[in-house]
Amino acid sequence: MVQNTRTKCLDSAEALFAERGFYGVSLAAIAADLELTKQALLHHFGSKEKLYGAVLKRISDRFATLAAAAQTAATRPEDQLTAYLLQLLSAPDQGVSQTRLLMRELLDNKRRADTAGTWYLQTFLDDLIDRVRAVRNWQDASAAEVLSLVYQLLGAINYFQVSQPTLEGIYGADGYARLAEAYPEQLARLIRAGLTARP
Amino acid sequence: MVQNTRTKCLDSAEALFAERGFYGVSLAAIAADLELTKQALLHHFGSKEKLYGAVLKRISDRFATLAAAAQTAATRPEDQLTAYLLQLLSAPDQGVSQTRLLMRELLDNKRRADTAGTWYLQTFLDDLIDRVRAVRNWQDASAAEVLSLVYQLLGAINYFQVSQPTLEGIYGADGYARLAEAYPEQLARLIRAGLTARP
DNA sequence: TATGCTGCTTACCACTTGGTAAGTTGATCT
DNA sequence: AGATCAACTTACCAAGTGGTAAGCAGCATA
Repeated sequence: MVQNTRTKCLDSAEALFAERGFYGVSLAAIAADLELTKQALLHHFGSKEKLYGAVLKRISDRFATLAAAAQTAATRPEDQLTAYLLQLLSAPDQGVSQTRLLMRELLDNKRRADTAGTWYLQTFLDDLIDRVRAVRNWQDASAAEVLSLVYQLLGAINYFQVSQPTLEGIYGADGYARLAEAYPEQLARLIRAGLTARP
Repeated sequence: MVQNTRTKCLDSAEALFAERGFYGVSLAAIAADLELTKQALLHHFGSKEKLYGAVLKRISDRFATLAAAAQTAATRPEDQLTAYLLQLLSAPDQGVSQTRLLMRELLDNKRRADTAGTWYLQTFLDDLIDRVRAVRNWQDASAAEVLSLVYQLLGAINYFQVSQPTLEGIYGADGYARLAEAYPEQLARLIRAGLTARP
């Protein structure tokens, strides 16, 4: 298969899985989006599970390169961390839809625990832990304490990203726009406050 | 229908929807869990959507009573808020499974935006906003700033709750246990830090 | 010209899905 | 004793599910 076609398949699948979830999307629906037959998809990926796995794999790779690239920003480790997290929030690439898919995976992988869970999160978390540890007064905090902080900040980012439609529903499009504008600054404040409060 | 049977139906449905999502659970699966036929479920609730709606409604009510009951705790507003959020984290009732379901709803309600979104979150958020506003140096913060903080804290709580299986997969059962033990204290620190950092 | 490969398609298949229609059973009311 | 009603059940159904089998067009190699 030409790489281009494969990429198109993954794009469609990623978008649809993110929006409707694994069980909410049929192979036929993805194929229709691609203007192909579902058997073409099966021909390329073997099964629905494997297609989903390929989507997840690609996201995982994306995270890896993102983490590798994000070392050059600022000098002070706390500024580096803040910049990195804000970049995660403002989502340069597929961003939101990617976050939605990963949140779904987080909810579903109880059953598919064998494959996915560790995949992207493990290395990603480890990297973030290192960045927190690089901050002076966190150097000798316990593993659980550091991970707690990391997880709190990730939660603050991902939960907000994932809530966009709901928040727009509640506060209206412009209400959400104001919130989205205020959020990064507020997040930076929380990061600073969280890092300063020594464990 | 005896109230008891209805409750049992809602219990089963809630647990299964939380674990596998709306599209991941069939009426037959819920019925099997209840040792009934799926037609019994349809008889009681009319359709799968309505059953799901009833589950959501019950959760919404649960939140309402929880919020109403949580005024008596401490004297200082920041302590009240902290106690309330920690209670949310440690989840006395169905807790985690409930959070999972709501997280799923957050992801799905783009399409069912008409009904759900506003339901539980609207009043719940409004209540939390009031509690933050009760803290001295947040009284004249903008709506977006207050909501940002509220959402960050909710994210820190819910994202962690939802991640339990994944975290256990990565760090092992006892690794997760240590984390879960450290988390509330660390969350309290973050709340204090977040509230102290004035906008 | 034959061979084999990639990238599809049409034709099926067994199974599951949510939902309808028409009972059946047992308790309560009159 | 008869009627009514809620709480179910069995019997279906059309539509969709993921997946298999087989074939076909086009292109490259031998």
